[in-house]
Amino acid sequence: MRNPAAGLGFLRDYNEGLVLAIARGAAPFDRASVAAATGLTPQAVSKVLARLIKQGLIAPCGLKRQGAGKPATLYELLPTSRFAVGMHVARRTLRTVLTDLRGDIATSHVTPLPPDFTPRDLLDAMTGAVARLTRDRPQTAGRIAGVGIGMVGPLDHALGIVRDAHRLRHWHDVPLRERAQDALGLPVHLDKDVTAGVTAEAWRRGPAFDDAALIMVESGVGAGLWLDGRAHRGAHTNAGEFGHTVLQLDGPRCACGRHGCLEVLHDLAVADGDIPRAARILAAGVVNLVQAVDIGHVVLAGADLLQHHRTYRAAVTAGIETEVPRADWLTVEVTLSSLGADIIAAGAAMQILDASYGVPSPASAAHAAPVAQPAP
Amino acid sequence: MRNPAAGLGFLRDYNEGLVLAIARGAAPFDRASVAAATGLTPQAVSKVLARLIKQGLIAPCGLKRQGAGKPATLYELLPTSRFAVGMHVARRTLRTVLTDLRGDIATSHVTPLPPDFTPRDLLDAMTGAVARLTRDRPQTAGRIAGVGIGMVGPLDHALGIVRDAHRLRHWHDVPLRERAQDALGLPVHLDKDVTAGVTAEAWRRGPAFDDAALIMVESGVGAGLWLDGRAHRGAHTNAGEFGHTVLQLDGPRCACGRHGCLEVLHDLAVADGDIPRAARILAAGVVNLVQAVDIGHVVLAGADLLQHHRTYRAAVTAGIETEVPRADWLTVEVTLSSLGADIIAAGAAMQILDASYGVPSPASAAHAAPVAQPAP
DNA sequence: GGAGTATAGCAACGCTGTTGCGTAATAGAG
DNA sequence: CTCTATTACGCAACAGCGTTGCTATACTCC
Repeated sequence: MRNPAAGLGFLRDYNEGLVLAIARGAAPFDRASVAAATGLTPQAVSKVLARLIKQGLIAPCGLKRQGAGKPATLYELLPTSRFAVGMHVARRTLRTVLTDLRGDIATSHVTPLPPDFTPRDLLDAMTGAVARLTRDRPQTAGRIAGVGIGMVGPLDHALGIVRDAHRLRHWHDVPLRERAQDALGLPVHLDKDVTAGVTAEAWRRGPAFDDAALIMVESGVGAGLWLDGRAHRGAHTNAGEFGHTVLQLDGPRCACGRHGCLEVLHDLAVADGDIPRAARILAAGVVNLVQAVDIGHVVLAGADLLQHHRTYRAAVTAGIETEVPRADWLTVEVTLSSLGADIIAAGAAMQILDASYGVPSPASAAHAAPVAQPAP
Repeated sequence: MRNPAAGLGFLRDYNEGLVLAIARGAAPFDRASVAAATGLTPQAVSKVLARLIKQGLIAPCGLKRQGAGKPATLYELLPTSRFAVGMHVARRTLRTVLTDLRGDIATSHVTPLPPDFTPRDLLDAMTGAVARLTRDRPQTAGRIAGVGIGMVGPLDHALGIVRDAHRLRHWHDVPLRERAQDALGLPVHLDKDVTAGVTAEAWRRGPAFDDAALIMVESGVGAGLWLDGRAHRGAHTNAGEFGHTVLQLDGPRCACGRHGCLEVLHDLAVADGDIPRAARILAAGVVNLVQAVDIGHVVLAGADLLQHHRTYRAAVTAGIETEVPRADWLTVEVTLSSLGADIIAAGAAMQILDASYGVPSPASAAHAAPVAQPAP
């Protein structure tokens, strides 16, 4: 159903997500500030808070004295009331992280994958990783909301099918989400690595974080997009093939068939040992993206980039400052990924959190994942 | 307020928008099909339809016999129950169109603007155009939902301020929306021309139309983006500066300061009289956009493009078919603008319709424009 | 200790979509 | 023509959302 109707349940989930987003912020909060931020009446805030307390997601944590009158009750998120597992499927490794409700990483570890691994190999590694996790962390029992998987595309996020994982045989039209769901007994989300990565940034920055591009350089160049307050996946859930945008019409031929792709130019510069040139090429692509889509936040990530992060960051910042027509109202923030090598796996976990505890849209509410029951 | 709360009013408007979107489709419809398409219960559909009938937006139009049982009542949109005015502010002209609720153009005409016109000049032309419209079409009295204005950026859609209209003096930080609203006595929307244009396509194609790029070549090259079912304006409402994305890193210097922008390469080819080359350059940029953002529909528009529409369309189609890694699930539709030269003005009008009669999102519902009262 | 003030919650309410069920309108069988 | 099966559709009662009106509570200040 393309445009599902909204009922009272949507209202409840939406406003709960709104309040929970405020709770995810660093500081304890009181009812009045929630009412001011959301426009809900104080009475409605009370009801929402009562529901969240009942679910074990938040708890009172003190009083706030502010001159005359009864002191306001302060509330805080209980970050360990829910967890999510995130997995980053790379070419030779499976990285598994456990994050709490706030998006902080509780554990992170890497399992090797056999060369040219099959779906069966991957599922075995996944079940092993989850088994180890629940064994080492018994307090997560019954509190894991689901498992997110981030890997290279092309894949179909909506159907949970890997179309053709780049550079991997055995990976054509594999219904990975369904098979993982059966193997793990938990709700599973499947998404492109870069989209998962940008979700990590967005979830941690809170609901006011409206748009970002996660530029990732790691065996290929991709861009995860967060637009208008949600992940942008595109018409065929294939957005982010940023490395195969052309920067030099008469440039060298790329593996993808086009000439002068960002990726081929970038990789040639790297092969020459000329990292500054590689960085400038990437920067030119980022400026293109900023011009066409109007991005306010650029986040740099990926092993190959972070190795030379000063050079890349300087080049991107310089590119934006000198090449975008300047105006005081046109500001772009350039930062490094706050989670380093864990960002993809952590983002995959946060896609689970976002689906269950984020601010839903009417369309997403229809496919909402079932939520694990908390331990009583 | 960044993330406003949702109440019952949002629910009502959302579901009404959903049903109205079905009504906008060509054919008459019955209750059962609405229930199937939205997931609402038949009883809820009855209530929504009753509200829409009371507002004069739809009316029963017949019966549908289908074998046994009581025949179903058919309903249809009353296209002339509401109108919207759209204006396209170009460098020397003001184009004004009147559209009905379905998005069909009722009238269209062009007023010259003085060279290097001032805000006062423009407001005078606008009031004149609206006065002529209401005089010539008395049946629109009390049924005009508002006035949409599309013009070149940069401008701030949210604040309704023109930042710096390209190639126009007298246009720095002009609060055009507010001044037009005062002058015309109607709600006013201000947006970039390309964003207005893509809204025209989206409104006419219905709510299943999820994403599109309107590529416009007309004294500059821009792209209006419709992503995830709504207009994408970007972090600073400045998205669509597609003409200033670089396709040739060492190319000729562009007026914007960068080298090898799509626009400068394209315009040089046009100056050489080499339209096929110009079209191939544009196509390369479109493929970049498809790769990075994953667009499913490309719509070509703009006077300079439509003049050679066969060449441009062939080049863009060829570019997508040969340069995007092919797969049967990756399809991009390339079409010409269905409204020709009126597309920007018509789209500006449809932004008004979309705000009042479209499917709202919780965020947009908070700033919803006041709606003109229908004639009883 | 009393006055003033801000928080918090109970109870009633309005409005949404939902459910249960009765009524109307048709086609087809006898 | 009469009866039955079938489909459409609305009235009435209901559950659940945020809202409103009001009262109880707990603090500071005088």
